[in-house]
Amino acid sequence: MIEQIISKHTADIVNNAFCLTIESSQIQIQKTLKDFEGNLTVVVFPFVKVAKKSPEQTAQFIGERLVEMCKEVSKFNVVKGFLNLEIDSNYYLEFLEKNRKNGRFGFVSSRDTADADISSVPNPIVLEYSSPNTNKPLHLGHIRNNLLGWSVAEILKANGHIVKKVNLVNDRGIHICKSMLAWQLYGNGETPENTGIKGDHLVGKYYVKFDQILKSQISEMVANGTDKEIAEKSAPILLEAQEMLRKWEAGDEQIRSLWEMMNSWVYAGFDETYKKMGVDFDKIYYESETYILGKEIALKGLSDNHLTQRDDNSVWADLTNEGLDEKLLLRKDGTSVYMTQDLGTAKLRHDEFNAEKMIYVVGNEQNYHFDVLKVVLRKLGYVWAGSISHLSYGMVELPEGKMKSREGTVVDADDLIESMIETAKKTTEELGKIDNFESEEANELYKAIALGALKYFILKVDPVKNMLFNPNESIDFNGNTGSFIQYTHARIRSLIKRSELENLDKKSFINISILDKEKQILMLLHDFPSIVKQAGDNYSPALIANYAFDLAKEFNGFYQDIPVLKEENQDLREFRLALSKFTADVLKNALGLLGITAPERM
RNA sequence: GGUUCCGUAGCUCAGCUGGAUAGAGCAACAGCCUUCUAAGCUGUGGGUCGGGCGUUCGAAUCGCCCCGGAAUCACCA
Repeated sequence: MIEQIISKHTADIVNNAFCLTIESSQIQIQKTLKDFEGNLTVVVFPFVKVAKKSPEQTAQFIGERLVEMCKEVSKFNVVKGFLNLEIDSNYYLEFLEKNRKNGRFGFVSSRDTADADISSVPNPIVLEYSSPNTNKPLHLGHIRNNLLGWSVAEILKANGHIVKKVNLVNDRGIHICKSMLAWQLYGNGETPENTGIKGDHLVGKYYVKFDQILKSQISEMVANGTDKEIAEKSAPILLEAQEMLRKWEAGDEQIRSLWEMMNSWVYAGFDETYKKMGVDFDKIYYESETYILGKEIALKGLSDNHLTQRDDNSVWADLTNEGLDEKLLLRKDGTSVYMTQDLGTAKLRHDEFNAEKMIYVVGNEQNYHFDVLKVVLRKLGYVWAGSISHLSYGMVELPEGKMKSREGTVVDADDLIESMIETAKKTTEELGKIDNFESEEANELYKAIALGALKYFILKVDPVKNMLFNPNESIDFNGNTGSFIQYTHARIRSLIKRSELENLDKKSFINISILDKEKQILMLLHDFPSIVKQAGDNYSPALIANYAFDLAKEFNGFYQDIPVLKEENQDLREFRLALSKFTADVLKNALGLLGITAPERM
């Protein structure tokens, strides 16, 4: 990497001249701002004091020596304490030579496990995402979760990790009983088959129905003089749902088979949505199978004196020394709570995969939960507690505020995807560029464009931030969008195809003089591996997304006016085609990390 | 009330391990379709980086204090 070469030389120069012991990693190097001449800039302010010279003189001094010592630096200029270096074109040309045939540029090469020592194979990273409830269909918030989870998994893989994607389905509890009960009472035997309604939507319909009935019962009770709070707790339909949950836990056969049937509808629906979004899992856990876990952990913690028991027999973790509150782990009747289950599933997962790291993609409303989870695990003596990280993401908000399922302001995932595809189709047809496509191919394209726009829209935003979605303004296909990057990629592919030079890769371009703008594109390409690394370290697909847009924009803006195919200098023409091809490959790789397909034509 | 997160152009967002004149897209305005593909390109206008104080040669970026907004503080999951 050019930055490392320069910082090493700079450190040598400075250390020799001023008797210092600066590490090369401490040298500040940045890209030169567009308005100045040069490609990279060394910030010399930090040495000014010891140099006992002005910033300009110090920079001049270092610059002169860098040009001498370092063949990659061809020229320099000084502005205040900024030493602007011009990097020799040959460096970038060589970089292009070396990498243009590497279809997986930016990705850590897959490990050769055949001859590798077994102990050198890394333990997997277990990444949990999605984790839906089975009582209603997925909405826009779930989309953010799913896309983030899937993309982060891809980014980690690109960085050489083995990743296991897991999903913990919340298939039991009062919420699904509500749907079951409402269906039992008002369903008239409706099924996905006889209604044509997608399974998760059908079950969701009865969840809404339950809520309506509950509300009307409550207001009726209040009208008859019952206190509102009491009514909310004792409405008949609610009591019935709670009774249903008790029966479920007791293993009542009828309830269990109803539960299985309705859950199976939901799973079929979810699978369809997952497939459409392009996400998948290596393993699915069901809470009905894991909700008992964790109890032994709590009991062991109690006997090891890490936990305390109160007079009513409930078991608590005292976290006040860690700045947190006390946390209940076992109720007085010995049953476990959410936290207890999560302790259990964490241990299960850690043991099962021998995980190096466990990442949970869960909304930021559970930040506190995960703080507690880690602290409790550490308190109980599990050294791997530190390997847990919570990939917390902000809510998707609507202009009116939070999405509320009860108020019907949720943006349904399936509806949104469908309408995106519809718009993509309409827009594409209007542009009329693909009239020669087979209908199958065209449909694939509409999907790729629609999903590309949606995924980019979601992923380009920093995960920690809440983001806004305005349903009235449909997601754009122009500007800073996935479609623009897809478009740029397709344009380049078409250019290459037109040139019929796909396989001309042996040529060396040394000694071609390249334009400054082309050098900027090369610098961006050059940065891709470190962007992938950074995105992995920060669990942030947003870094990749914004990078891909910058690259696409840079390329598109420049080559718009440069007739690549008409270039008369054959060497230059081939260089530009090679650069274009490399750019297309990197765009495709970047899009791939976001789960966005890069069509060859559009 | 305690804790955590967020606040950058009219709108949606980048930039944050301190560096030069804070950037994109949308929206507005003015141009550009014999070229690889106008889902595009070029240009113009638009900012007390929520406010204040501090650290520093230098602060959108770090620290403290305010002001706004969100989440959370359940024997719900």
